Amino acid sequence: MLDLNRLRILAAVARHGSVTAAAAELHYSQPSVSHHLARLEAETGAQLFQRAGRGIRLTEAGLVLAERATEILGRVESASAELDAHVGLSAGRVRVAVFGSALVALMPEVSAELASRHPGLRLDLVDTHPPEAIAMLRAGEVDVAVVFRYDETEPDPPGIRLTHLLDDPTYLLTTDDRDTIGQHRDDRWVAGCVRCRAHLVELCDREGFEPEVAFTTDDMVGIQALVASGMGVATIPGLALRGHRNPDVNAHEVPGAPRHVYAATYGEPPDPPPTAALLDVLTSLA
Amino acid sequence: MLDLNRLRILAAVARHGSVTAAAAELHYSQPSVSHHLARLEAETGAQLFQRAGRGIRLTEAGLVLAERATEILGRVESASAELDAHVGLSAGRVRVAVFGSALVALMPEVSAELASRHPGLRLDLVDTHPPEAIAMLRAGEVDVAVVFRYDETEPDPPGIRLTHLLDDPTYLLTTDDRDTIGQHRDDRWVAGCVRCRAHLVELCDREGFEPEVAFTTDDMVGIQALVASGMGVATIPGLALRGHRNPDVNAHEVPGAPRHVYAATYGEPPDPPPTAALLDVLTSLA
DNA sequence: TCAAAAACATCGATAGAGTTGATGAATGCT
DNA sequence: AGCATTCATCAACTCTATCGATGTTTTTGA
Repeated sequence: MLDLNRLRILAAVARHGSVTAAAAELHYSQPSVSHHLARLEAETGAQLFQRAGRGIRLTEAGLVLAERATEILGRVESASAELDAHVGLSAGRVRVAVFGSALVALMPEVSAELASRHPGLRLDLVDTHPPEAIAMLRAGEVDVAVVFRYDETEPDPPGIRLTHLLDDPTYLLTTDDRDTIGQHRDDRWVAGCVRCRAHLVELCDREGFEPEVAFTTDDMVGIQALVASGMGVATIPGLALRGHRNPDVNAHEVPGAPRHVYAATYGEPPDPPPTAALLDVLTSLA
Repeated sequence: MLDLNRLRILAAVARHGSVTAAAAELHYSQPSVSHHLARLEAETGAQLFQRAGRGIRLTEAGLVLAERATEILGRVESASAELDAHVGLSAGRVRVAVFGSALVALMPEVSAELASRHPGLRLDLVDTHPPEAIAMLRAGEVDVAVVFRYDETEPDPPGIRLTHLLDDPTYLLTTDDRDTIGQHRDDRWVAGCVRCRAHLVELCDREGFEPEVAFTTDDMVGIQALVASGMGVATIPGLALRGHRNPDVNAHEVPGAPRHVYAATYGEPPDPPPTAALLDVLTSLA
């Protein structure tokens, strides 16, 4: 395999038509350049040079190789520059899996902030529930997963690093002024996704009753509409209210029942620069 | 400056997604590959990898660089192949400066033979008198000069290597049967180029007279036509008669007055392969 | 739950390549 | 003829690359 250094030396010799001049340009000693040329000839098995008078002259083969060498060196140079752009975060990409309500409530400003801090850094988003988000993280399909859990004491998923972003309060949605869960033990309930439903059941359990769930839907706008129409009451995360707030329902914060939101990453620290940049923005905005 | 070996290793790791597999493909030990990757990261200053589970994963920057590396390696490969083609003489070029009569008498078969031995090897010809041919050789404008001299004892031009090709007999052109120069001491003469004219003068001097030169022309066809028309007699090189032979003139060989024809090369041996190939053909055909 | 296997990083030793300064040979200019 | 320039060769030193052995972490299988 050819050596880039030798090709660079060859190109310099071809440019200057002289070993000494090439050595001066590359800050090498003259014998070093001479040696490299000899090695290059031996390695390629081709005759590249010929002594002519007190100088040397490139053969046809030498000229051809020098030309190719110049092209190749240019490519290497440009690859190097491209890489520098990535280091400086003026290029690159972060792929993020986010759960629905955080997507609408958080990501617009995150995206704007990221774009202003690092123009050229691309942000790809996927709307995914936490378990699938973690799976995608493991599979390398995303770099960051924004996930939540209600129970802070449950163990971190193995191999995953969690960065706490915010505690999202839970709100009770009603059409009247009864602002605690216990006051609605005899009402019908509207529940959200599997995890939110499990959370609801646990909250009710604290008050000593089991809720009668009349409707189940993932759609946060739908939940509010159902409550507004008098179909029942519901609990809903605060982030969901940031995205859409139905004026016909009353929202009362349920104390001591926050949803914990995290940014999850996979792989050993340090994080790749694009990932680290996104985490910075997430923690500063949350 | 990036190192080709490291880029090749990076590309292999990107292909296999594993250090161990890449090491196996490249016939390296695993620690060696690991070390190279670490050096590559340090040299570029970019984070290219991240440990993930029991394997490693390339970052965005690493993937980009691996892609560029593949392109670059392809270029190097193709340059290497191109060079091999030159070594095998299936490509390349020989530039030759030839004097007129050798051009028409010798070069057609030389060209054909060269093409059959080395298809793809290009032959460029320039019609030049010997002094200019030598100058072009020195200047690197041609690789070989086909030249002649009458006086074998004159020193070789400095720095030039001469390979003897053939001795070209001189012929006396007349319209009658007087077949020696001495018999034409009172006739008028037609002379060729400067060197041929000097040679003619010397031949006559051996016979003890100075020729009366009535016409001078470089054109070998013209010389024969002038002689045929009775304007005078002439001496002409054998090679010139090979190219064109006027049926109305008689040609008598002048013994002991051959023109010596050489292939001249410049620079230290060994000659570049294309040059050597042409010399082979020249010596075998002459 | 525990043990074995797999994958990568680190360490120490050795062989090889690269670099330099000095010297020699050949060429071209004055 | 003498001198300056240019490139090749040589010997010595420094640095890098490579390998095998070892340690650490993760994953898989019993």
